[in-house]
Amino acid sequence: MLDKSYEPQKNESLIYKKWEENKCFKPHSDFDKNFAGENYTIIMPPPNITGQLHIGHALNNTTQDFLIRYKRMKGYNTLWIPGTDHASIATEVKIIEALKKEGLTKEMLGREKFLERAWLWNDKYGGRIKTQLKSLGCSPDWDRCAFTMDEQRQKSVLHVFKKLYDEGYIYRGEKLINWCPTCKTALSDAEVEHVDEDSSLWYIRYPYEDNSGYLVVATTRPETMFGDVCVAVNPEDERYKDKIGKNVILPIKNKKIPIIADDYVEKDFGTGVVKITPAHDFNDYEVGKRHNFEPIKIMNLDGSMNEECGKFNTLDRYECRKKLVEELKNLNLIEKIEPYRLPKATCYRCHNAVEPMMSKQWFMSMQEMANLGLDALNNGELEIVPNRVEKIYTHWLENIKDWCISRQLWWGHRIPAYYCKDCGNMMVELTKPSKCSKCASTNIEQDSDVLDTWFSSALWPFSTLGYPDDTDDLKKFFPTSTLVTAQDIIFFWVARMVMLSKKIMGKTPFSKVLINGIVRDDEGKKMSKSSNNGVDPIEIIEKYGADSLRLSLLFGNGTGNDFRFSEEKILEDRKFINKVFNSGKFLELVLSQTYETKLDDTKLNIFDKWIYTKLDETIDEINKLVDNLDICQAVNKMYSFVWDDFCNYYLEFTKPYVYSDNQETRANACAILKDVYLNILKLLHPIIPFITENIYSNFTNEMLISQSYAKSIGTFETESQRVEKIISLIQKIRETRLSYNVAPSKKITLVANKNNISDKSLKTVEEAKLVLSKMTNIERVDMVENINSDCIKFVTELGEFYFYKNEVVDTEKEREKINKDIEKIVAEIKLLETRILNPNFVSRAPKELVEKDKSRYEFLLTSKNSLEEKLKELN
RNA sequence: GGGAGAUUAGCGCAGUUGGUAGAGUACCUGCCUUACAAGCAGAGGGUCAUAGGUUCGAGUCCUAUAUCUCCCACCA
Repeated sequence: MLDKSYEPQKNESLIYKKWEENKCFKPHSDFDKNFAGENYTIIMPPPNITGQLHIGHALNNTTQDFLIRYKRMKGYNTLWIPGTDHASIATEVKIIEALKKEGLTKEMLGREKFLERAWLWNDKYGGRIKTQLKSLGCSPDWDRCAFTMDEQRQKSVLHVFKKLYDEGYIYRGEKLINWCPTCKTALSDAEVEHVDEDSSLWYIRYPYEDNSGYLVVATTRPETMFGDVCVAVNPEDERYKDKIGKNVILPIKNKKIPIIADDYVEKDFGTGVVKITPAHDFNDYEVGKRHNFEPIKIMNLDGSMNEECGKFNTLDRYECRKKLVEELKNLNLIEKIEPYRLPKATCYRCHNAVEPMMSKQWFMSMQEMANLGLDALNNGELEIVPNRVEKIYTHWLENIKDWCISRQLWWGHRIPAYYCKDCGNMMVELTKPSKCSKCASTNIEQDSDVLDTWFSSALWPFSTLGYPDDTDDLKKFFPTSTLVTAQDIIFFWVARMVMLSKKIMGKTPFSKVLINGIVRDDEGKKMSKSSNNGVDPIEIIEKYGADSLRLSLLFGNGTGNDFRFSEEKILEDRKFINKVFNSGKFLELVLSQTYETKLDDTKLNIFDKWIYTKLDETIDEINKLVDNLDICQAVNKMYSFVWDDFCNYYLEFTKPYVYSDNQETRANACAILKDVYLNILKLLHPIIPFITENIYSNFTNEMLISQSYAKSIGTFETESQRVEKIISLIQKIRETRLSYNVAPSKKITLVANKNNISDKSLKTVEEAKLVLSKMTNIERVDMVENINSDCIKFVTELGEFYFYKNEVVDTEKEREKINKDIEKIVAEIKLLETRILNPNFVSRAPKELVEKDKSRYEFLLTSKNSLEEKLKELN
């Protein structure tokens, strides 16, 4: 028995348990090695263990679950691999915050104890994420759940690192890198965010060596002048042409530095003179390299100045700036200070300023990798939906620089490089060497750095399948099929997965990438932890059920478009689920009033044939739409099929049969109704799995999740068209009744002219009699020889029909109505005339279209004539 | 500075090869008709941001402009 009303909270967790117990989420091939279905694999973007999932994750995972459930029912050998990400820097920041509340720092704890904390953190939050995914109804294979730091994934990381190191793609060197003085670690370019900030442009006088005046330098960072190695001008700049090669005196330091020429300098900006500080600016680094200057480091890793800065030593860089500018002013070396807005580089995790610093780090050489990534797209091995995102991907790869992969953090994959403390030899090995390969010393220490968290993420498509081991999963499920993810991690993650999969596995890791839009709150702001407008999916699920949330996320949201989340939308969409539930109640009711019989497809009436035709069309369209990853439209199709075709029409059509006095008719009609309804449950299962499973179990002993997808008996063109005509007749009768203000409860007579109606139409009306009386309150259909003025006429696609005037009356209303109708028709006629009277249209437009317009035109003309006649009669 | 997206009914949105503007919700009218008032049946409501262009025909293609949003970026 179904519940009295739809109560999601009652059943969802029980249903989920049942699925899990019956191993419904596992690929068929786990049970049947010879399973013939094509493989369909999705790897879940592993959520960070930093906290809990938000609505954006819910959207992302609902989309994946939709695809997996759909493909599973379509007979594919489906595998969805879940997992979580250790999120090195993000998690470490969180743990440090938590420690701070206890009055602790990570140094006080020490590396080992700190890592213990981190693992505890993972237990807590990783676990919570899994619970959330389960509440949402996600159906990944939990037995294959992966964590970027678990044993197998550590193994993958070690192997890839060593392989790339051995092949020369990974190297160690001292270069200018982005350094976060707050997190005290190196960052990759992708981890730096630019925020516009109000600052100043300082014009500083650098005296010429020969005391012949000043050269004025404009800078946004005066404090870096201690690291200046030269000043640069554009070689074409007439103002300074004769100064090139001369020297200026670097103020305060009183150091002689040369004036050089470099194309990099823009004549029109500032004074056209740039101070060059290679150790603390990326452009300057390049300029310095071109002109063979040794970078001079002037800052410590905590952002304070070093001994190069004389009395400013140990001052924080911003403090130093203040004092330095003061001093320069006193020395009359500041020409002017202009307000200036500049993009400030900040850390994507702690949001504090990032400093370019010279540092010894590990890098991955990216040029060749980037080409692999670009090839994947250009060869058609990879498609990104929506396509416009492909440009973002391409642009990034085309401008890529070597990837700084080492981080001065503790939580992460420790770099497998070992140093001999005696001879300084470096070894990269899978396990710690027992002695130095050069001097045989046993005094060996591992590199203390860990890898960028995105290094392990980049291996996800094959690490989750068991790489480097030669596993069955890897052979069977790699490359995967569809990746569903968000736009903001295209660089961090998607591009790197493509590159490394191609490099390591020789294949593009997935053929399609579906990019979800951003989830916004009901005011249109991006949902994020920092703006504190995030919504916990669990809260919504507890209130409205997981199905309601899922439907709301998938319904009415264009592919890749941003999505505005609101509880109101859930309330609106939830009505659909209620509708599905209630139609199930109806089926239950009628089944209880008859004996059960098998579906006999020789006993289909025209209405049955119509609904099967509609079902067939719907399934076909959904198929195409899902293949194009247009889930929004697919859900739309399901929605209107279920609500409009099935609930509004078919259920009414079939009522005379399921309530028939003839027991056999009843039983047959019920069998058909049941079949159609169960197909609807199959259709909807990927969107709203819980309720459909719940209802399905009420009617069968099987589990819906494991059924094959909806399938129609077939398409019945002629019958279907006849029913379409009946529907338009019904609409016309309803409309006409209403326009004459006939009370809905009043039974009236439908009249047709024997001499003026085709046999076909007559037959159709005959078949529709029962339905018409039920749906339009027509008591009987009169066939008359002659129509007199006691009747009012209306035109339908089945021909002309009439009502008896004395049953509907009210001439004034009628006149109004007719005039209005004529107005409408005339407007449409005019529109059509602009086409069919246009020789260009007739000659150039497709023939079918011209024909269609012409016949429509004829129809409108006769309709208009008959209305005008009627009007005359009234007058 | 560069790039992308958005602009369609009061509201939040859909509209995939150019062919008479769509659903939901709200509002209005009438119905508690034995699945469902979280419902049913109807009605109204749109120069598809603006200006040009291509075309027999443009919400859809092209070119500008405006407003909003996002991404990228080292002009010191």
